[in-house]
Amino acid sequence: MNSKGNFVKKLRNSGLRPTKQRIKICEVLFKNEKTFHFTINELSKIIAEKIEEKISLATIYNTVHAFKKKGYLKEISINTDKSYFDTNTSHHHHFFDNLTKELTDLSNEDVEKIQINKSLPGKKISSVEILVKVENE
Amino acid sequence: MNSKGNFVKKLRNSGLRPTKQRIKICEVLFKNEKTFHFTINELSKIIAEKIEEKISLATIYNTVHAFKKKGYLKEISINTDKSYFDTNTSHHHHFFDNLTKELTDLSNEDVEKIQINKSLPGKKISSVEILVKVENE
DNA sequence: TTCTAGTTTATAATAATTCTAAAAAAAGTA
DNA sequence: TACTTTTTTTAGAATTATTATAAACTAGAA
Ligand SMILES: [Mn+2]
Ligand SMILES: [Mn+2]
Ligand SMILES: [Zn+2]
Ligand SMILES: [Zn+2]
Repeated sequence: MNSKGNFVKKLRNSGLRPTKQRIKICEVLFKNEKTFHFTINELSKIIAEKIEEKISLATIYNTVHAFKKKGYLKEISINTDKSYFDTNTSHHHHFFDNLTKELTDLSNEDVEKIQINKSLPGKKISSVEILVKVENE
Repeated sequence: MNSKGNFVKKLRNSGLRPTKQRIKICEVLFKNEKTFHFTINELSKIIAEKIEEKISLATIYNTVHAFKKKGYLKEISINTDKSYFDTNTSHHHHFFDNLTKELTDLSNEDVEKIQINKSLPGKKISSVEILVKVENE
């Protein structure tokens, strides 16, 4: 279903040239329908394992940021030393386990509608995200 | 109101020795009742300006983290290159302007009650925070 | 005052991220 | 296709935030 042809289309549609490296990264990110969260370092390790050729770290950074800009990836707001990205680009929220550093999706439906009764002059809301930190019971 | 004697008490109460440096940092953080958000670098600049003596960056890091652990400061979850801290330790939420990098408080009362209808096995919720990203209208 | 554990400091180390400039690849053109 | 132009990749350097180290210093107790 998500094969090379689709990746090329996906890239073309968003004005990105379908280079060999970008297609490889697409394979890792989008091949299976299950979405996941990752840091750049984790992604780089997965790529190193799954793909025969190596892709430079700079390219991984560049590509991930390009995908983010195009809306193919989301960046998750957590205050840690590294950035977390998400292949689930739908609007949703997160659990974060500070112990295991694990992120878990919290779907939009699992949260009652959020109503913000304040606004900032001259500004409009671009996103509203909940981060639920969890700890061991 | 918030004078040296109080800082010493505050520090003592939380098992921290009232050293010269920590009291100076307290002055910057807690002297005026108005709370604010800061990065370590901003804090370090404020200290350099307001206080005659210089305090090493390591001490600032250590002290801020000690205060955080003791609950005198909160760390805000935003994915940027630096950590944001908050002298407002009450439960509240934030607006974040990605352009100006400015954080603004969103009080608990400004947000309708958040109801999470999902839980993770063996985990309990330790905090629920909303980050509202804003952009120019 | 003396002793000791806790603290500060300068500095080095680490680690995430970005920058750079040259080489390689892709696209465009004829 | 063959040539030109544009974009991308790459290795490595640079930058920046943060943490670790280890020696000098200090607060507080005895
Ligand atoms: Mn931290
Ligand atoms: Mn980033
Ligand atoms: Zn997610
Ligand atoms: Zn705040």
